[in-house]
Amino acid sequence: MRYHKIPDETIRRLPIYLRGLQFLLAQPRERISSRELAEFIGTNPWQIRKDFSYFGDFGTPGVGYGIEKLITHIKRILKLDVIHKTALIGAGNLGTAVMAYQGFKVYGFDIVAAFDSSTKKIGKKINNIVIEDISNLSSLKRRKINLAVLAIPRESAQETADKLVKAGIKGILNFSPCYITVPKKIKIITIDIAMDLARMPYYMTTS
Amino acid sequence: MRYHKIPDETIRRLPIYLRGLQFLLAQPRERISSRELAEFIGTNPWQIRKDFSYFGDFGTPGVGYGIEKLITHIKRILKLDVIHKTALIGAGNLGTAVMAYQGFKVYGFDIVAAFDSSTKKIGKKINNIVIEDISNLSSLKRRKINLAVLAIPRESAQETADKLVKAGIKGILNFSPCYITVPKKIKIITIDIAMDLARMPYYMTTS
DNA sequence: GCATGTGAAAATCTTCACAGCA
DNA sequence: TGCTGTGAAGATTTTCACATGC
Repeated sequence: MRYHKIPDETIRRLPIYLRGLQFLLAQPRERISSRELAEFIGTNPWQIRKDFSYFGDFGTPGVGYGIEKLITHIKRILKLDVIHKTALIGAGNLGTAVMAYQGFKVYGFDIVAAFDSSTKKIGKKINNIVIEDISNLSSLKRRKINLAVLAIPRESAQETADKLVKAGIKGILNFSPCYITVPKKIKIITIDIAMDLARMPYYMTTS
Repeated sequence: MRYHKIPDETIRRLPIYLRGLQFLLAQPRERISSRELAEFIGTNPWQIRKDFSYFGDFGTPGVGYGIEKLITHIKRILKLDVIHKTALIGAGNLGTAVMAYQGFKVYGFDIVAAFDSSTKKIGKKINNIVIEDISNLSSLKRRKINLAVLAIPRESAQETADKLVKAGIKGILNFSPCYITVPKKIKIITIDIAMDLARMPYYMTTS
C-alpha cells in the first residue's frame, strides 16, 4: 500500500502520534506495540498500523515499533525535521499566550518575529522578541519567514492575511473567528476556540 | 431524511454556520441562499442543504433561508439556547486569554468561576472573577456549573480532570497537550494548538 | 506464539442530479 | 425561473481478518 495517496485524516493524526511518542521518550523503554501506543493516545491499534502502513515498514512483526525510529520517520513525513521560522501577528492576550507556549519548539517552530499595530506595544519586548510595526510585514520575505500565527481581531484578519500572502507567507494559523480567503497554494488552518466549545452542549448528557 | 442519525461532521459544522449567520445579522438583509452562505463561510451549497435537511425544513424553495430563523434553529439543536455556566481551571497565560475572549458570550457561555493552584493568584481577580483555590473544585456541583475549560500544565491534567468529573462536570474543553481519560458519559474535546501548527509544513508548498 | 502490514468489507461522509415547490 | 430538500452515486475513512515475518 506504499504508493497510495495519504489520507488527510492520517496526516491529522500523525502529530498526535508524535506528541505521544515524544512523551514516551522519557520512559526507559525503546519499543512499543500498536496496542500499547493506541491505549496511550486514545485510539485503536488498527488505525495506527493502517496509518503507518502508508509510509512503509516502520515496525517489526512480532516485536513492535522502535520509539525513536518512529519519531524520526514521522518528523520527516511532516517536514518537521527542519526549523520553521515563524512570525506572530498580534501581541494581544492570545498572542502573548502563544508566545509563552513552549510546545512549539518541540516540533521545530521558532517564533522569531512579532508584529502589532498598537503604538503602545511596538518597540516593547514579548518573550525577548521586539514587537515590530505591522506595516513592516513585507520584510518577512527577505527574512525567509514563511509561516505566520495570526492572532488579531476579526475586522482586520482578511486584510492582514492578504498582506502576509504578498509577503511570501506559505502557511497561516488563523485564530480569528472568521473564514479567510487565500490563494490555493497557501495553507490556512483556522482555530476558533468558541467553535469547539459550541458543540459541547450537544454532546453533554443532561442527567 | 428527517429521522436519521445526525453525522458528527454535521454537528461540527453547525457552529461554523452559526458564526457566519450571526455576523450576517449586522447586514440589512433577512434572507440568504445556500449558495451565498456557502461562499461566505467557505464551503459549498450542497453541504449546507444536506446538513440542514437532517433537521427538517429550514428554508423556502425558490427563496432561501431566513437568517434569524436559521440562527434560532441551530442554537436549539446545539442546545445553545440556554446559558451554560462555565469554570476556568488554570489562570495562566492561556487562561487569561480565554477569559478575555469575548467570543464565548455569543454562544451562551458564561465563565462564572476561575481556579488556580498558585497562592500568588488565589484571591486576585481575573476579568472581575475572583480566582479560587483549585482544591475547592468540589463546589462546582452545588453551584450547578457543569462545563470546564482546562488550561493547566500537562502534568496535572489527568488528575484535575478526575476531580472535575467527581465534581459533576459534564464537559471539558482541554487545552493540555495530552490525551485524557474520562468516563464515556463525559464529553471531552482537546485543543492542542501545536498539533494544528505541526501539520502545516506538510501542506506548505516549498516553491 | 506474537505483532506487523494490508487487501477487502463495512461504515461514514460528500457530491450529484433532479423532483417539487414558491 | 430559482432555490430547497433528498435519494442515490461516489469518495473517503475506518474496521476487520488474516497472511506474513520475527
